[in-house]
Formats: sequence, structure tokens, C-alpha cells
Amino acid sequence: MTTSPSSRTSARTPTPERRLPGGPVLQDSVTEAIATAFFEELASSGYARLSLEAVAKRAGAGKAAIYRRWSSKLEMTVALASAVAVDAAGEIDTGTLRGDVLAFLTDVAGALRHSLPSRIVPDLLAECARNPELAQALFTAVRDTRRANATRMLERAVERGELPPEVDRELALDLLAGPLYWRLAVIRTPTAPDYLDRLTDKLLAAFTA
Amino acid sequence: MTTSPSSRTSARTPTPERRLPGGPVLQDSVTEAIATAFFEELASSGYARLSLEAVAKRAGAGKAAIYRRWSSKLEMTVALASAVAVDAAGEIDTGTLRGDVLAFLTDVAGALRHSLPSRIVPDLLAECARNPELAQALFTAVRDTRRANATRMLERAVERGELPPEVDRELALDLLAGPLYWRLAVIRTPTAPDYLDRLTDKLLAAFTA
DNA sequence: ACGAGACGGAACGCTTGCGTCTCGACTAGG
DNA sequence: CCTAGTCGAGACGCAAGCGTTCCGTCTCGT
Repeated sequence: MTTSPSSRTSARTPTPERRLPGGPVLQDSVTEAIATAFFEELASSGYARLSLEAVAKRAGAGKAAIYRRWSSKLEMTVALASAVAVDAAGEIDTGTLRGDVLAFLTDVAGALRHSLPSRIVPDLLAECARNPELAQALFTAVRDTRRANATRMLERAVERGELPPEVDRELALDLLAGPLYWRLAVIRTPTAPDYLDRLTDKLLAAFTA
Repeated sequence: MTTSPSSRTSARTPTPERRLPGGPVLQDSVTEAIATAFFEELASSGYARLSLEAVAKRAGAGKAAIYRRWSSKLEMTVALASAVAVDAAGEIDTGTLRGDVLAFLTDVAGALRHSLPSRIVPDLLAECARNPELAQALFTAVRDTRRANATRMLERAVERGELPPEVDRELALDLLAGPLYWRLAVIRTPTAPDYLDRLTDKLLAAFTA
């Protein structure tokens, strides 16, 4: 089977639909333990070296419990990663462009300062350069969703008159996400406490240039 | 042996020091073939999955030829990657800040538009998040060198009066590299022909904000 | 002409992970 | 109470890659 994960257990599960705070929808405690172990192993080993044996062992589960839910490492990764990424992408609307930009940067920084996402995200992105199936799934589920969200953020600023209608959306989106990702996930250098504030000022200047 | 690669062959090699156009210093044709195969395998498999058997096979060499030169995959990667990265990092000095910025962006774009570096660079960066030894070696050999180069570029602009002396160097460096890397290596979206020009304009505005 | 040493290639024993399969234990619905 | 289904655990055969060791060949410098 290559479709909906966990469909085999969903009929008979003791806690039919439990929701972790901030986490994806998980069907039961076994699925939850497997997902947690999966992300921990993914962070420490990377996708390429990820061993489902290690995931099972860390989750205190049997390998069969994994294969009962997902048919392969790829399908498992797409399902779990898309779930948390979509779940974590909340709409931002503070009423001002500066507020929106700062909130966006704060969100990103909050995620990338944690060791799990800061290891997992670059790893999956590198894997996407090599694995078209993973790339297609993650790009449509995560990248395109987030980019559409951020575009709406810019459109609202245009409507409010904070940005000229002819503002270069593409360039603005790259400016919005690039420097912070570069700082935290690429060169991995800590930031001063007012870094996001100063970055926000520069970005606003660049947008209207 | 954990030091200088190829030291065992350098005494007796038929072509004592041959230099590829744009490539690192390679001691002889076997080392050269191994290095080429190494980067091709690295691009298609990633560091974690890289198999020295596959490198040897692709190079038309025996595994012993590899182990005679480097003691491990890690040492081999550090040596070869540092060599090309340092080799490719040329000083930029066009005389104007705008010229320097555009030249820098053009360099980066030129590299990241090729399939080998655009797959290898994100992969090694992701691996650095997981492998302290690799991170230490690559960060000091590549990241710090390049960042120092770019800092000098900013200082020259300050001396020319193109930037105020109190310009935020750290932030400027992140703005310089982040958006383009994001665009080409993270979200992997093609750019319009005048993208670098427009990006340069925005960056100059942000620097002096 | 000779010996030293690197060469490509193949096999070695060993480890890891794959995906499947079989256990006995536990639990829930009928 | 019974039975169907999941549970953890782990053995299975298979494949790949590790690092090493040998082989016979080739090309040097002496």
C-alpha cells in the first residue's frame, strides 16, 4: 500500500485522534512514539543514513509496527515531514508590514535555533537535490504553501499602502528568508539579541528601494 | 598517515604538478581521476551514502589507490573539498561597491547554477551540522576565508566613502550571500536574467539603511 | 637488465540494514 | 469467553560497503 499512512490502525485505536501541542495529527501512542523517534534519528543520522531499525529500537517498537503504517522510508518521510511542516506554517497578520516581517523572522529563528529542525531541514533540502520524488512531495507541500503565505503578507502591505504596487515580490521573498536561513542554518553563527530587529529594518529598506 | 594527501606518490610521479583549469592542485592522473570521480559520486549520492568502492570503480582505479592517498572518507573529503573551495575563492576588487557586490553575486550564481556544486554544497553543509570534525575543517578552510574576503570588500567600500564607517558588517554579509543562496540552493527556483542586477540594487539600499 | 613500487582488479571476513516472517503476549469487540 | 488484530522482539536471507590482502602487470630510476 502506498496511500494514507496509519489507515490500518485507525479503526481500532484506543485514542482515536490525539493532537500533540504543535505537532502533527497522530493516531495513537505507538504512531506518536515512532514519529518522535523518526525525527530524532533523522536529526542525528540524516535521511541517507537513517535506519528504520534504529527508529524502531528508539521508539521501543518492532519493525513490523513501522511497515504496518508506511511502505518505505521515502513515504514515511514525506508523510511525517509534510505533516509537521504544514502544521507549523501559521498565517501571519499583525496589521503592519514591519510587524509581519518581524513575526515571520521570529518564527523562522525560533525553529532554526532548535537542534532538531536545524539539522533536519538542511538535510532534507540537500536530499531533495538528489531525490526527485522527495523533492516533488516536499516542495509542493511545504515550499509552495509557505511561499504563498508570504506572498499574501506582501499583498496585504500593498493594500495598506506600505509597499508600492509594483514591488518585486520574488525578490522580496528571497530577501525575507535568505539572510536569516543563511545565518542560522548555513554558516551556523549565533546572532545578537537585536539581530532580527536590525535585519527587519534593512529588509524594509530593501523592499521599497 | 593523516597528513598531506598524495605524499607517497609525489616523489615518483610522472607529471609532478599538473593544474587543471579552475581545479585544485592534483599530483598525477590517477589522483586526478579519483578526485573527479569523488565529486561526481558525492553529487549523486551525498556524503553519507558515498561509497569509496563506487569512487574507485568510476575512476577506473582500485580501492587500494584511494587508501594509499587518504586514510578515510572524512579526510579525503576535507582535503579535496578544501582544495577546490580555497582554489575557487578569488579576491574581488572592481573599484566600486556595486561592482564588487555584482561580481560576488555573479561568482556565487555561476557556481550554484552547475549541478555538481549545487548538490555538493548543501549536502556538505547538512553533514557539517552532524559531523563536528568535518564542520571544523570546512568552516575554518572555507567559511572563514570567504567571510574574511567579503569583509575586506566592505572595508574598502568604507574607505572609499561608499559606506558609512558604522555599517553593520555582520548583517551586510548575511544579506550579501543569503538571498541568492536561498534562491538557487534552497528553493531551487530559476532566476530572471536581470535578477542579480535587481538584487544588487536592493542590497545596496539595505547596507546604507 | 633489474628491483621497487604503484597500478587495476578481485576476493577476503565482517558489519549493517533491508523487508519479511514468526513467535507469544496483550487487548478489545462480539 | 473467544477470536481477530496489534503489540514488541528478533531471526531470516539478502545485498552493500567496509578496510585489507593478494595477484599479475606495468613503468619507473638506477
